[in-house]
Amino acid sequence: MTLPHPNTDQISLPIVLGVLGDPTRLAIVRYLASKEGVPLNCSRFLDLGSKTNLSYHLAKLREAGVTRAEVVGTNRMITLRRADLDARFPGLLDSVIAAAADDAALPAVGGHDIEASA
Amino acid sequence: MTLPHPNTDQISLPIVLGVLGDPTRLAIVRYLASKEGVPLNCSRFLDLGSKTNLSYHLAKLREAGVTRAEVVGTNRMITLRRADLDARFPGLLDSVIAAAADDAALPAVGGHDIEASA
DNA sequence: TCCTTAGTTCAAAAGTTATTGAACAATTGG
DNA sequence: CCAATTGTTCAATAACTTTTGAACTAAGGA
Repeated sequence: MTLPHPNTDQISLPIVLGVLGDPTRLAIVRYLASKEGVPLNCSRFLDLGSKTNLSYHLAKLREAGVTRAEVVGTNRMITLRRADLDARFPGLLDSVIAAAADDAALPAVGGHDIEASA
Repeated sequence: MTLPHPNTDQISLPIVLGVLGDPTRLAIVRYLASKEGVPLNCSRFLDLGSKTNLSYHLAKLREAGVTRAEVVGTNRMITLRRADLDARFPGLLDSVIAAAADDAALPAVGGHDIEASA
């Protein structure tokens, strides 16, 4: 029940760039970066598209090596593969995230934060 | 006889990333970076595809704001828009070029250097 | 067990991008 | 003017990508 991920040395520059060249996926990466450390499940991104469509985009990100998906019960916990990307393409992720942070044209992941239920 | 270019603030992150997510275009950018300052005409890239196909890829790069094409006689002199890209997306181009420099999977622009004819 | 929640898979449709060749335009040199 | 050089445009096709809905799987809770 583990999903396929490329290992670090298999991550390809054109594939990563191509995958990030999509507003939906860039919005996902931007949101993941803003919540770094916190593992988020897929339904967090439902603002960005249908369940099916997100499954598609999240698979693209995972197959490119940009994210990692860990199966936890019926959930897939999604994290950015920051260390791997930094090792393979130093500075790339940082500059992409910094640029994406200011990009008003990107769709936003809404703020239905459940956190702090105490 | 000037070709259309976006101005700096019109350059879009997802479009730039998408355009760079293609091995042919990444190879063009890598080569331009390696010859920075030297304006190169389109036929420099003929190793990477047919004349028509290069016209297509070079137009994509230009329309995305990655390159500038200046008309000089029957030539289009192509340069990287490094200052504009650095202003808009600090660090992005550097990290892409550094990563592309080591990428053996990218096609190469051959070495038919004419230079130093003196 | 049955129901719900979370997400995937499949096939179809729609849309986009890449590649090709033939025809075209513009400039330069003879 | 004529021919060569440089690159574009156009239309066709091929190849991919995105989006959709319906059907499905797998785990967890009542």
